[in-house]
Amino acid sequence: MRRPTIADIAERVGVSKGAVSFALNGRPGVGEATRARILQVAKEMNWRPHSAARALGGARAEAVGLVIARPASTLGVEPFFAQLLSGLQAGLSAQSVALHLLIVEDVEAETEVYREWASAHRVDGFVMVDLKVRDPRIGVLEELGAPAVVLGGPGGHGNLSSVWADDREAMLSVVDYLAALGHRRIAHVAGLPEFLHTQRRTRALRDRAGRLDLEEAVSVHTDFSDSEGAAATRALLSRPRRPTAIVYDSDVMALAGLGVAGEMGVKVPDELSVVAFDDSVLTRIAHPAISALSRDTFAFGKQFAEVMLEVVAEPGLRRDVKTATPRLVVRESTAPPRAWQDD
Amino acid sequence: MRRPTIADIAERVGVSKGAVSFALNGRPGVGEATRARILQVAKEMNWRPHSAARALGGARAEAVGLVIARPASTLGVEPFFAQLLSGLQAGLSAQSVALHLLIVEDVEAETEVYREWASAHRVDGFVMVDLKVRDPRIGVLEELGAPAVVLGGPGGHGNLSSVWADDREAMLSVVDYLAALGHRRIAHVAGLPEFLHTQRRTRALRDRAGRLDLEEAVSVHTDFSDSEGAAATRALLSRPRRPTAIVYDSDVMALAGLGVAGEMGVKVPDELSVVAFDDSVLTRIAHPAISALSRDTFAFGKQFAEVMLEVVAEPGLRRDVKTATPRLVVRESTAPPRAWQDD
DNA sequence: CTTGGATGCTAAATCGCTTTAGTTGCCGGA
DNA sequence: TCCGGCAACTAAAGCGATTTAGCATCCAAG
Repeated sequence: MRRPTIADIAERVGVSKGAVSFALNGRPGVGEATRARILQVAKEMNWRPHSAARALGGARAEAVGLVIARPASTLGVEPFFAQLLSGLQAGLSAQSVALHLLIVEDVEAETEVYREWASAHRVDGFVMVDLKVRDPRIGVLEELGAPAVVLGGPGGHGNLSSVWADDREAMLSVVDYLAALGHRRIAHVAGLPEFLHTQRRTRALRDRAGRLDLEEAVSVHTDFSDSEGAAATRALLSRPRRPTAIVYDSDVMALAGLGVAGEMGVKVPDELSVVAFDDSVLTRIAHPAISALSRDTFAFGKQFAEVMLEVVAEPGLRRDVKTATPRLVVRESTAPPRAWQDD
Repeated sequence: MRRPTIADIAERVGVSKGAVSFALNGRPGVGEATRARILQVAKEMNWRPHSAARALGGARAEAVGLVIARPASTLGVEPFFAQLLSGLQAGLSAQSVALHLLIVEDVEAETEVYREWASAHRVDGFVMVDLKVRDPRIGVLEELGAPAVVLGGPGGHGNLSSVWADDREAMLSVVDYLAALGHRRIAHVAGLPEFLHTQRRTRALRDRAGRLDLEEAVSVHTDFSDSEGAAATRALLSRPRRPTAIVYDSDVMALAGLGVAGEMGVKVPDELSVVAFDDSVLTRIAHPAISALSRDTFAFGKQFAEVMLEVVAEPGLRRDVKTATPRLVVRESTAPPRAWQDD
């Protein structure tokens, strides 16, 4: 037996398709008695709307799109991302909005998918992550006119809405903390230089280091992987005058760095202090536990979802939401440098 | 300027819509010259297919559905799930198939979503996780006739395809290992009793314990959360004759159990051996590192995706794929029980 | 010189639903 | 009594593609 359509219902009840459509969508145009009868028959026949047919008419897709240009494996590896995703889902599913997810090779493919999904009205809006410096996706999303919310900012997201945390402020607090402990050679194992948040953090470190007149404050770039995090750590610790503190742009890299320090016989926190951007179970159970910039990532995702839903509900709305600045949670991986100058 | 449709292209080229459709889909019915002209104009006009319109005609949705009846937070907390999801994505995105994801309250809502998505042809197939004993979703998916692949088995998945690992075999290997170390009181902090894999593991433990004539082999049930895992551990360790080894049904719970043991002054592995089902970075960096049943979850997800794509490509196909049995990786959390009988 | 079958194309139906423009019938007010 | 207006409903036109039936045209075989 074929899927019932409104035509079937109409025939059975003895009214027109239009009447059935009105009744099923709770809009005026049918009498109460007829409406009740239609609803009952629809239920009996086990009718369900055909979203494609609706979409053709321009209705909501009840889904938002998330396209990610990263190796798939990072999704499972990065607690931050996993947490974010679950928060996002939590917020969206409260309104029964699905997440349409696709992983692609690069940013070009990503924008192409934006065009496809937008023009096919497959999703009601887009979630954009990994905001880059002069990000080409911004222009595309603006041009498409589809509701979109950018993770990252402030700035760099054109006319699109965005949700962000203050990376600069967070980095400053870490540098101040380390400087107060007596550190004067601080290194920063950063992410990809094209990421806006990497740039903001790098700048913040440099600015504050200048003001505090620190001896050294380098940022080295990685691809966020644990292997590059480890390699960067190895290189930093092999320097003749090695840093006494390293700030990592993710918990995964901090953990890798901790491992390298152990291998090289560099004691944490006595000879090296370690701080991680992004907090998670990883930093908590590491040994020693890693001091980290912490925020409620799940809540962050949820908040993001709420902004997304608002923007979808009211196209043209532009929101620019600053969320709580990550707060430094001090654990066992940070301490005053052992030797005051040389090691 | 409106989105161009094939009608626009047809008009511009001076042919019929049908010809345009043929040309764009690479099927016979148009001459080479015309085809080339049409493709060129389509490109110029920046045309893209409207998936909703295609879907109305019964075409592929290029997406598979995943509906999860769990609290959203577990997605971010369980490394297994995160890894699985990323593997799944990796496999699907290789064919540009998106994942349509929704979290719901309970299994009833889940089946309702199956009905909606299936009848609206929103997705080409379903991924079903968390297989339960006498799972009501199986019947629904069979009835809907939509391609579906079940994570879990063997058995319990009706006529649907499935991908699974041998939980029984895995549990047996753990029990054998612990017994060989000299353990005679083994506890099992299990998951929800309605999960099929929980049942299989529980049975395996009981069976082998009987054959090995162990003194004790209890399974206690939890909801997989770290808090219930901790509570269960506390209860087990408070018994007058407490177990000398505990097998946890997840890495998250094992980690929680490790914490409880520490609090209670029970030394691991001297006074208590700990084994985790599911391996991840958590078990590796825990202190002591936790012996765990390990498998490549990312690869598992990828394999799952491949089966899914096969089943979608050839409806009616039924695949029942057994993947590699998780192998016990011995780390620091297991050792012979310190005192031979009492502690 | 005719016939048959490709080939290249068009016109129109179809998918399931929404929406607009009518149409009918009834009621109340002048 | 007649008209205006409203409520209830119908018919039909899209929405953007696919697909089928059919129509010329042309070429080759008989």
